[in-house]
Amino acid sequence: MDKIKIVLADDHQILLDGLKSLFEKQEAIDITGIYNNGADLFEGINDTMPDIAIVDINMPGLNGLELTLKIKKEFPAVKVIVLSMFDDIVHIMQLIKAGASAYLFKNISNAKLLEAILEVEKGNTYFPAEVSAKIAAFTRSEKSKQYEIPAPALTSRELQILKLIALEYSNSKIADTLFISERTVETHRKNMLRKTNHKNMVGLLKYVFDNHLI
Amino acid sequence: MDKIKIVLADDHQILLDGLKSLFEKQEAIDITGIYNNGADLFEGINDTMPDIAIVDINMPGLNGLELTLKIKKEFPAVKVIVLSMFDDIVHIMQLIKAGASAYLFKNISNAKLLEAILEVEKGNTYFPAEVSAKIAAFTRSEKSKQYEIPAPALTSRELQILKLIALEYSNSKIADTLFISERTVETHRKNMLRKTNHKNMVGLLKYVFDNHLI
DNA sequence: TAAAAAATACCTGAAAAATGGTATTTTAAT
DNA sequence: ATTAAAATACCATTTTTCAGGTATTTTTTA
Repeated sequence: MDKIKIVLADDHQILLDGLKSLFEKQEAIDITGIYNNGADLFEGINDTMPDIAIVDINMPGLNGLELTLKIKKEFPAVKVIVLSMFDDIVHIMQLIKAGASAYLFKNISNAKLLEAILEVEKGNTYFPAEVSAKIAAFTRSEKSKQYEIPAPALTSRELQILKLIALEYSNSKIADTLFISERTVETHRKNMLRKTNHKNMVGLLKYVFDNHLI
Repeated sequence: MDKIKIVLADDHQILLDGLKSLFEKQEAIDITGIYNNGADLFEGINDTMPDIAIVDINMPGLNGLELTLKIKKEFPAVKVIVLSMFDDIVHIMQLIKAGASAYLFKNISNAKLLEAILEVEKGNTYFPAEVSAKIAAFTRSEKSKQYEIPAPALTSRELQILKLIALEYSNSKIADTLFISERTVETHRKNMLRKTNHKNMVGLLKYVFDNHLI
């Protein structure tokens, strides 16, 4: 049987070392590339020819989501396992949609990580209980509440205004800053609250921070 | 020469593995304990008799700050090296005040980690450039702006109310929830804004989220 | 080149939050 | 036992935000 060829990308050196020493003990696994960022992994992919790419979600430059999208577009046969420190549904859904085969938290045990690799290698997906629970809860709430916020759906102009609001700018100050009318700012505010189903900016900002959207 | 005795606490198994394999290669270092949380490390400290404790800042139960405070109170000879994913000044200052000898980000290289261990073992402190820069910038801004917010200084009651505000509770609803008067809620709000120097709750909440205070 | 989406702008009234006070009681620390 | 800090409460005024519209222009996408 061929060994499972794996490439790694993570900007945490210690964590890479941990993975390396774990996989070196495994007969069935062959590490063909280790990188500190997503761009390098992607560039090397023609040489490393991996079966599986294990990628951090939070890397400088090309991050885990962008990397996954590029990999699945150019090399759809390469499976992607995401290692994440974020447990929010927005990230989870984004990566699943991007084509990740597994979404694991970094506090996963070695045994489960190997389990995930074997599952993914077979062509299956692997989502630990915590992640499945989040997905299930999200699906339920979406159905029952008629929500439609998988994508945060904020436009770039809205995000721009949101950032100023977060900096404690009043509507009139925002209007002055962006050279638009105060009425327009009010409208953007209103639209953001409506489309994200929030009562006020404090709640919206919390949502945005919780989901690392800014 | 005696080996440097080190204990580790981190809830990320992969990272622990990385540290373990790194230290096992080092002649001068002896790992006397590995734990997945702070409480276990503290309990074992009489048996492990470490020179240095390397602790994660973000652990379930007893977190890095609490652990550091307890260690420095009960076993002041034990040096603490903090491994953190947070680069905010509030955490840095808190840990320094708690008596940590080094504050390192998790993307540190192996070489620098070993460097830090040797420095700390000698009784010195070790703060990488990024951290020093933050401390310096903070010190400067503090002096120039007459600010006095090193400690966020929010009381537990205030934090409790802040969390409800973040959940979009109105003052009257908070009052009902906590069985206090709406006036009291207003006062708490006012006090929080005053002591943190913010214009409104959106700004305060941003500060709180940025600094992982909730 | 239509059609859809985003950005612009105005209005009114209601609700909520912020400002700037004062003041008492309770709890924690010295 | 005293002090200091925290939690409680009230009030009047101003400012800001929210909710509910409608409507035009610009930009993007199919």
